[in-house]
This record gives sequence, structure tokens and C-alpha cells, in this order.
Amino acid sequence: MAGASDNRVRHKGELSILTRKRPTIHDVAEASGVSRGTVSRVLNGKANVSLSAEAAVRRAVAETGYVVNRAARSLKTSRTGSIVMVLSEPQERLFEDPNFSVLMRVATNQLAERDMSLVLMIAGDDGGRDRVARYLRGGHADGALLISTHAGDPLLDEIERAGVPAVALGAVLGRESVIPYAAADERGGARAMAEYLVEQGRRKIGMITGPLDTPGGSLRLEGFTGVLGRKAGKQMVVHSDYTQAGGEAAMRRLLRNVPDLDAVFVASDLMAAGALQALHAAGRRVPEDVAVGGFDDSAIASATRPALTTVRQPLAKVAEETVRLLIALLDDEEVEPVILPTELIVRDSA
Amino acid sequence: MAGASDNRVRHKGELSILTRKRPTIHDVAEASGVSRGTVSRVLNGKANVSLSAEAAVRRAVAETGYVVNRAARSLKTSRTGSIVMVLSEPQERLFEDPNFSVLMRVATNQLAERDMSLVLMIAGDDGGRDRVARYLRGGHADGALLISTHAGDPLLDEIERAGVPAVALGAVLGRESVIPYAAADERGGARAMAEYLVEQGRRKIGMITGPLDTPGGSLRLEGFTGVLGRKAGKQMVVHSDYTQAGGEAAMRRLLRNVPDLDAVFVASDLMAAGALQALHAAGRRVPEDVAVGGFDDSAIASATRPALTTVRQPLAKVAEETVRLLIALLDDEEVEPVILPTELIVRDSA
DNA sequence: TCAATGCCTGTGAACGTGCACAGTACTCGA
DNA sequence: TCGAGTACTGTGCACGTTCACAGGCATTGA
Repeated sequence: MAGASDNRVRHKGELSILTRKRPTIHDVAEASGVSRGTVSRVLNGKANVSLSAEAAVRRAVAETGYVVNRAARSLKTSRTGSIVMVLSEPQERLFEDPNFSVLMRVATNQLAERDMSLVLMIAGDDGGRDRVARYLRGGHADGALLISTHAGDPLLDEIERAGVPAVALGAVLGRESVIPYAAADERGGARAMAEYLVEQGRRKIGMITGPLDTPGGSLRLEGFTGVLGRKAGKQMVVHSDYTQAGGEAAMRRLLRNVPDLDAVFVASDLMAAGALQALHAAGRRVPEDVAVGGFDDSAIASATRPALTTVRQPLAKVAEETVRLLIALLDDEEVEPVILPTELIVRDSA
Repeated sequence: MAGASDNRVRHKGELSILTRKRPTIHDVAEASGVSRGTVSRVLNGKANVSLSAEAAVRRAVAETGYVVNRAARSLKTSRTGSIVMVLSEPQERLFEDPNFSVLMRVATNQLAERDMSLVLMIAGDDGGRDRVARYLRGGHADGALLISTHAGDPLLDEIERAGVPAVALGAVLGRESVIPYAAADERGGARAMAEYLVEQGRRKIGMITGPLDTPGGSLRLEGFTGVLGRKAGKQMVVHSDYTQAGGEAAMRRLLRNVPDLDAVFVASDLMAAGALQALHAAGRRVPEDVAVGGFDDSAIASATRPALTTVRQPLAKVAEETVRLLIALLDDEEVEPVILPTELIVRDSA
């Protein structure tokens, strides 16, 4: 903190060593004895440049420590070199998923290869949505990466209007045909879990779902009812909100509805952790009395007791594919939605 | 998914209604019957503008849907309007913390108020570090927000050289005086936990630390030994890596060292979850035989059985303060490190 | 030897903005 | 009535790039 105040002297002409002007393409041109045009050509690859010129330019770049000025480039090319990741989830749930970490890493890495960067925006409330809309309308991003965007989100119209290439991580319900996406096979994963519970000899199998306006909410339910069919009466399915407390409450409700339940499929590990607590409080043993199946294979799944049998999503792959889709879209290639297989992870709870 | 293939027609020259030119400040000037200069003045507040002119401009802005071109502004002012959040953590641990979510939200919100945006970069490996360095040297960000940056990170020199204002979330060991930061009172929190365990009548208290080159690693240990003093022999302290598996292994080691241990303070909840498993496997009851204290109060803390007694960090506040520091720094204000108090959360494990 | 054909290079203009400066109109006091 | 001041407004320029264009120079074929 000592020196914090003495390097902010910035008089007009006085360019100290700290504040020295950043080298421009002109400086590089001068240092390498060629013209701006040639330097630009070297920097952007492509065009016809002699080997000697290229070498001179590269040396000069290294010497001067030149880094391209994105603002100037952007102004001329009207491409910003950045894409925006839009988080629409009001809850914080997102981040607790290792999910997100992987996505982040994959996205920044893949974009970096193209010298692009990742801007993060949270569109949780109306204010946030407006900001994102303004950002996109202003052309401040070359593309958008949508995370957990809901079906009716007005932002979707904005994006369409702005004409910004966009892809989603996980299907955007109702817009599957408009917004390309990569996703895990939610339906298939749920089906596998339901089949597994049946194979284990369970007969009274309930389900706790996520919100039905999310793909994870509705598709996992579809997979479940696809197997259980009419056996899964209305009382056997309760809806919750992806939180631990919500899962606990839902489990209590389910036990009230169906006291002789012998298995439950919970649509997320966090909710399943809540369900375990409710079952424990109700004196049911897991898995002896009631088998519990989760979904996600998140960190929490191996921390609960008993450890959760769950469905693992190929999140790294999903993230990778999502980013790949966006990049393909930026290159004007044709893209198709991608759906990737899940894997049943058997632990102790079922 | 049916129509997935019919909205991607984008021929080269065909500028549809979608691709129409974005309105510039000239268009706004024309539409409102004033000059560029006046529009600029209205947009940037400050200067002397008549009420009628201002009204006309605002109406024209709304009419035309004008959004300022950041690239052009940035080129002229040589401020980018964005700050970069640098994640130095090689592991993914970061994200599993609700920590991060809060930080993200706070950062984007506070920056949005100043019409700035948040760029995310991961400096996990050398390649990532180089990218961040280039980004900063290129002047692509007005400031940097450092997350879990280690003491010896060469990036720190780069930042200094680039002269970019930077703050850290949590102290950067060894640079506390150079890089302002906000942090929880790690030492105090650990002290509180140690005192609590002593108060509960525990006598043989061990500790599992995080890596000692992180503030959480060394400061929590300091708080612990501050209370236990010489009673905490070398064998009573084992080091680990913040992972669940690491915590489990460390606990086994600790039990081997000190079989008659009656309490253990684990420097993170995730490691504590691992420790619980090791204790369970070794046939020790928690908390009857061994009391377990965690740190962080993360989501996992209430999911374990027994639920973890732990130390809650005021993460929202820390995040807020960190961002506030950065903004103050951007405004050339003087800043001091901020340390915020923690809170002991008593549950079942101790 | 000359024209034609490459490859390679330099130059001017433009992208959209903010800022300094130069005005203009209007008020006020002497 | 005039000068000085005040409040507001318009204009030229520069920021650092990319891109189209116009050459220059060598090599080739006739």
C-alpha cells in the first residue's frame, strides 16, 4: 500500500517508463523496415508475404512487445473477438456443479485458440436481461453461449432480433429447432435408472422431479414414465426445485402420498441428499427399505451416506460440443443438435 | 429438432433486414437535429447541454435503438470498459464453492453499474498464463481481479509490468502489501474452531491442512497452532490438497500417527467429508469418539452425516469488498486490505 | 527486346467515437 | 450601446487497424 499513490501521476506529455505508449503497428513497421500493410498481412496470416519480410516482422514484434489493439481491429472489421456466456439461472445452483467449471475451462481454451475471449453476463433478473440485450444489440459480442435459458425467456427474441449466432448448453425447450445445442441424453439416463430400480426388484417407485420448464425437469420425468408407464400414478411423482431443502420437503410429501414406497428416483444429487435426510428422519433405511437414485454424479454424490447411485452426464463432452457448435456457427457451417449418452454409476444407495 | 437445418442460410453479400447497419452517433445526431458533439455530451453526461437538446437526443436514441460502439470509444479513450477475472487455480475446486457464484454475481452487477463487463480467463497452465499476460500487455482490460493466485505466480510480475490495476480475492501470500485484497479472517475462524473443540473437552486434537502455499492452508494452520500451541505436535498436523480423496487419505495418516485422537479440525468441508469416510471405515463414531470440524460451510457441509460443524466465511461480503476495492483502484483512490469476520456454525459433527 | 504475368509491397481511406477548440447567441452590468 | 461574460453548440482531428487498390520488380514466353 506504500507506493499505491505515486504511480498515478499522468501529466499530458510526461510519458514515464510505466506509462510509455504501447507500440502500434507503425512501430513494428518501422522496426522491421516494411510497411503497415505488410505487418498486417503477417499478423493475419493469409496473403503473399516474402519469407524475409515475415521474419523481420516477427522479430520486430518480439522486440517491441507489440500486441494488436483489439479495439482498432474491432472497429475496422466489426467483429469483436469475444463471445458472451449468458447465465439465465436465477438460482446459484449452476455453479455448484462441476459442470460449470468444465464448461468454463473448455470454453476459454477453445476460444483462446481462435484468439477470442469470453465475457460473462448474468441475466438472472430483468435488469440483467436488459443489459444482455443491450450488449448484444450493440454488437459487442460475435456470439452467445446460453446456459440454462428457459423456454419463455424474452432474451431469446432479443437474440434472434440482434441476429447474433447462439447455441445453448442443454436444449432450450420449445426452441430446439432454432437454437442449436449439445446435451446429455437426459431421457435415456432417466430410463436407465428406472430400469435399474425395476431390475433390483423394486415395485413402488416414486420420483422427485426438477422444475418442469427445464429440460432436466421434463426429460428426466419422461424417461422415468417411459419405463414405469401407468404404474407411476400421479401420487408417485412430486415436483421440486433442485435444492437440498426442496428435495427434503418433496421426499416428505412423497412418503405421505405413498407410505409403502420402496424406491425413489430423484432428478438431482443435491435434491437426493435432501431426500436421504427425510428418509433417515422417517426411520427408513437406505437402501434396505427404500432405494434412492440420483442424477448428475456431482461432488455431493460420493459424500452422502450411503453414497448415491446416480447417473453421470458426460459434461466435459457436452461443454466441448457446445463450444464446438458455436464456433462452427461463427464459421457459417451447418450445425445439428448433439445428444450424448449418460452412464449409470452404482454406489450404495440403490 | 425438425427444422434444425433451415435457418442457417447466410450468403455472403445478402444483407437482409437482420444485417442492417447498426445506427451510429451520426444517425442519432441527424434524427435529433443536433450535432455529434452534443449527442456525445448527452451520452457521457457531464457537459453543458440544454434540456431541449437532451430530450431530443434521448428520444432519438430510443427511436433508432442506438447503442454506443465500444470499440470506437475504446480506441479513442484507450479504456476498454472491461475487467478480467483471472482464475489461477489448477484444480476445479473453486467452482464447487458457492463462493464463486456469489463473486460472479456481485462482480457482474457492480461492474454493470459502471457499464463495464467481465472477461473470464483461466491461467491454470503455462499456456493460459501466457494468454493472460498477452491480454494484459495488450491493454485489453482496465483492471484485473485475481482469484486464488499463488505467491510465486509469474503472472504477478506481468501484471506489475503491465501496470494494470489489480486486486485479489483472498490474500496473495507475500504480496499483501502490493496487491490489495479482501478476505475472510481465516486465522480468526480457525482459532474459533480450535477453541470450540477445546471447550468441548477434547484433548487430542489433530489438524488436516490445505496446501501451505495458499492463504487458506497457512493461515488456518496458524490459527490452530495459535490456540493449541506446543500441544499440537508435528504428528498432529498433516497436510492435504483440498480434495475429498485427499482428506480421506490424510485422515488415515492422522489415525496412524495418533490412534487415540479425539478431535480433528479439517481445513475444508470437502476434505472433511473425506475424513468422515475414513473415520467411519476405521470404526470411529463421530462425534462420540472423534469430533470433526470443517471450514467453508459449503453445500456439502449439511449433506454429510453427521452434518458438519464448520466455519462460515462471509463470502458475499468478501466478494463485494473485492470488487469495491478494484473499482476504487480504477478511480485512483487509496485502498487498504479488508479482512472480514467469520462465524462458527455448530451442527452435529462436533 | 518487349509485353505479359506473376508475386510482393506501400498508400490512402474508412471504421465510430471523444475531445479540444472555435464559434454563436444571449444576458448582464456599466 | 458596448464589452465581457456565460451557456450552449458544431467541426476537425486523431485513436490503430484492415482492406482495396495501385504500383514495382522480376521472371517468363514470343
